[in-house]
Amino acid sequence: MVITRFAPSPTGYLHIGGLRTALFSYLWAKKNGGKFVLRIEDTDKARNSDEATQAILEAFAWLGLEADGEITYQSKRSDIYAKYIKQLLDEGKAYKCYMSREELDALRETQMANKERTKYDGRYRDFEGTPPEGVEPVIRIKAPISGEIIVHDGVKGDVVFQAEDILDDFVIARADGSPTYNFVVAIDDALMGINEVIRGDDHLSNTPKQIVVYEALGFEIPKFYHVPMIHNQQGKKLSKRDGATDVMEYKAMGYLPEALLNFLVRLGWSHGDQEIFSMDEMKALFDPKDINKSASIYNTEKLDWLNAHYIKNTPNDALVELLLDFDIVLTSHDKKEILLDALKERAKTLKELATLSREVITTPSEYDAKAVKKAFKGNAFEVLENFAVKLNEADALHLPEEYHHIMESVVNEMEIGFGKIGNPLRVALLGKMSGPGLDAVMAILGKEETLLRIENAIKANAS
RNA sequence: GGCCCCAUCGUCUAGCGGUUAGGAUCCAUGGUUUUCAUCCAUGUUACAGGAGUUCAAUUCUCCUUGGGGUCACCA
Repeated sequence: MVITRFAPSPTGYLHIGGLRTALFSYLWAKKNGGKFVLRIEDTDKARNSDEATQAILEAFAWLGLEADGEITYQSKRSDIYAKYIKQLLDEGKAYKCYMSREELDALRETQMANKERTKYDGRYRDFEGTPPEGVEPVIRIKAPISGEIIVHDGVKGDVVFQAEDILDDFVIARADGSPTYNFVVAIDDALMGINEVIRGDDHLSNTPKQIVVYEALGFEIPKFYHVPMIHNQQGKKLSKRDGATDVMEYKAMGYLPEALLNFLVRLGWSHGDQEIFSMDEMKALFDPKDINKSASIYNTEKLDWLNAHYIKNTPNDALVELLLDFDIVLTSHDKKEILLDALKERAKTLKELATLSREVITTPSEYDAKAVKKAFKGNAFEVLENFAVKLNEADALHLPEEYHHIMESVVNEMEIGFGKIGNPLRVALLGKMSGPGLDAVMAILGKEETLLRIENAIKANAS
């Protein structure tokens, strides 16, 4: 069974890049009928917070990504790590290093001055004497000093590292006894049965270290997929400084989960020419072998397009619910179907949809000067008044077509073009030159409100 | 700097030795529309450079250049 994982450290909100690897992991597990588990890497007490964990969970919930089973917290697994540290010590695969920080810094400086690569020199690797006083030792693992470490990567292919180039006896437990990242990651992944690791390729150079741990402990090495980074417009790794990297910000901006997910799945991954993927399609079609090798630049133009697409295809009753977050309450509006049908084609975000709705529902308090100049010329007021008279005489009106017929009769009787009534009427009703179809607008407003707005407009602009 | 990764339209990408290098987005133009938007149609724009291998390279190899990542008692 395929078991994948997402293992964030709770230092802040869920990042758009993290979400993408989480999505890939989730999809790959689901496609294989496997499991997708969540592990919180909260070993750095200083930087972690519960709020961050909650934020990640909140984002997952919004997007409909659900982790299988219990959430694992590294902070609760100290005993396990301690056990393996002891095991490695007992087996002679790890050792205590009494080098002080000052000594280590000095060593690094010399190496840098000599333009050598900075690495621990292994001075305590086979130390048998009496340890120096007053130094709490760290524990280092005995890493291979020569030979190759090959990462069989599902995205990059086989990546070969020379042990002498990149490895030294790295620290697996700090002076205070707490284990370090590369050590616990390998243990947790192994113990949790993770056999397919999909993560950012910034971890690729960590992987040899983790392989050292796997091998020292006799664990089976998982399949790795290192997915390329998402870059900002400057071509650098996307970071918090680039703005709008918090997943929940997208909710606030009025993006739909399915749009964001669809956008993200297509960043660095593709399936032929297909652009639109439902969650079910993603689950059926996703395969990490189709992940690109190169980084992609974060650019939201396509996200807007996708979001517009999904808004158009969202049922009105669902939109009514979603608009509640944007202070638009249409729940009991009798013309909400007409309203949303007319507006959802023109909104790129829910926020825009809310604004558009507000512009229709609210009686205009002012009129765009340019629109007034353009629309209220010639006999425009006469046209509007003729229209108002006919509208007033009409029986109960409901459908857009019924309003359209009245417009038509005015146009015919006065022998004018449709623009002669359309433009002034639009400005009268909406206060500006653009907007949804007038038939629909009037049907939404109803006869009384329509008449009121026409009257207001004439009063305000006929001088 | 050492090590590692990467390189097709502005952007997201298809391509897996022989294609007029395809799609999407963006942009422009036209059509539809009483307006705007939607929608439809059309158009502009790409294989980083240089050597090989081959009858044939965007595709395979090497080099150069460019970009990125990573080098902690952080994760």
